[in-house]
Amino acid sequence: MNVSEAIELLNDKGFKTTSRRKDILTYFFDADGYRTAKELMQHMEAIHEGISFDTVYRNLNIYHEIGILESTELNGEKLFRMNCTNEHHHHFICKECGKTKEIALCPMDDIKGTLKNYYIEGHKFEIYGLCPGCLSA
Amino acid sequence: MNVSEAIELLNDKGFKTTSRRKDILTYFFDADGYRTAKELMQHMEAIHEGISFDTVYRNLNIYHEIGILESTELNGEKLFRMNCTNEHHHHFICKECGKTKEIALCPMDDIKGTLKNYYIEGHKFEIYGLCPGCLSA
DNA sequence: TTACAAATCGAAACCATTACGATATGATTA
DNA sequence: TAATCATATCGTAATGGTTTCGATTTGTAA
Repeated sequence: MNVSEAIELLNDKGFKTTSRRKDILTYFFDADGYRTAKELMQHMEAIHEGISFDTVYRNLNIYHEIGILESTELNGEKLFRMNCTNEHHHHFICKECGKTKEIALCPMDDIKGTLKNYYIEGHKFEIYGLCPGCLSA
Repeated sequence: MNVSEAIELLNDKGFKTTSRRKDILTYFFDADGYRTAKELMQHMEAIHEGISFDTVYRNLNIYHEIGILESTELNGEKLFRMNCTNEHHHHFICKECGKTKEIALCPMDDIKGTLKNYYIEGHKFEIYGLCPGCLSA
């Protein structure tokens, strides 16, 4: 998803377009990987002096709710990235730079049969490590 | 792992055996599934009036470090359970009662080939939902 | 350009977890 | 068994990430 698609979705849902919202979207579009609220906050403080936690966290949650961002949780901290918008898939996540690599294979396909009588609400499959770039650096 | 095996391991590592430590182990042995620090705290307060956060969290971390407990993270909270001590495997986790079902299949076996040049540090695969017991209740 | 709902600010509150000085206790040794 | 001492625990304060709130500002529809 790119920035203008995200703004369009934001408007469709009845949210206003503000400079802070645009800058948050641009940040994640450029990031191309997972980022923490803290990292976003630091970036935003540089261009909007005095920006509040409220603004950052509220917008992260809105973006996640309406599908602009996807999120995961690592070491007690939430991470966000632009939504991939394509087929169901999983991610390798670089612990150094946050960049991701899509994993097309979903283990659920092979497992559903072994969970008869269970209600499956969701699943999480993620691989952590270092990407080739960070590995050579 | 049962309580006496856990106590033996604790002693081998040079830790002392206290009534609190034994009661924590018994709690997890009986629980047969994931529990939060809060749930443990509530249980412990009933049998050791005035028990401190320090005691609960410190022992959870010690138990996790030496492999008595395994842990995961859900909604910003850590969950702990007795270590299964057998082959590498994953879990279905019941969101209602915390009970788990082992999933023998590990998706990493099929995926390692697609991550040449990546350093793989770890992975997480978990399935969430309701177990048959909670489903019928 | 007005009007008003929605967004933002600044700061406090919240929740899970960690840390710390003082005291108590398990286990080793005499 | 009693003395010793490192370790465990208590009571409480601090921390880190996140959420919430009243007051003010700002998009946007009329």
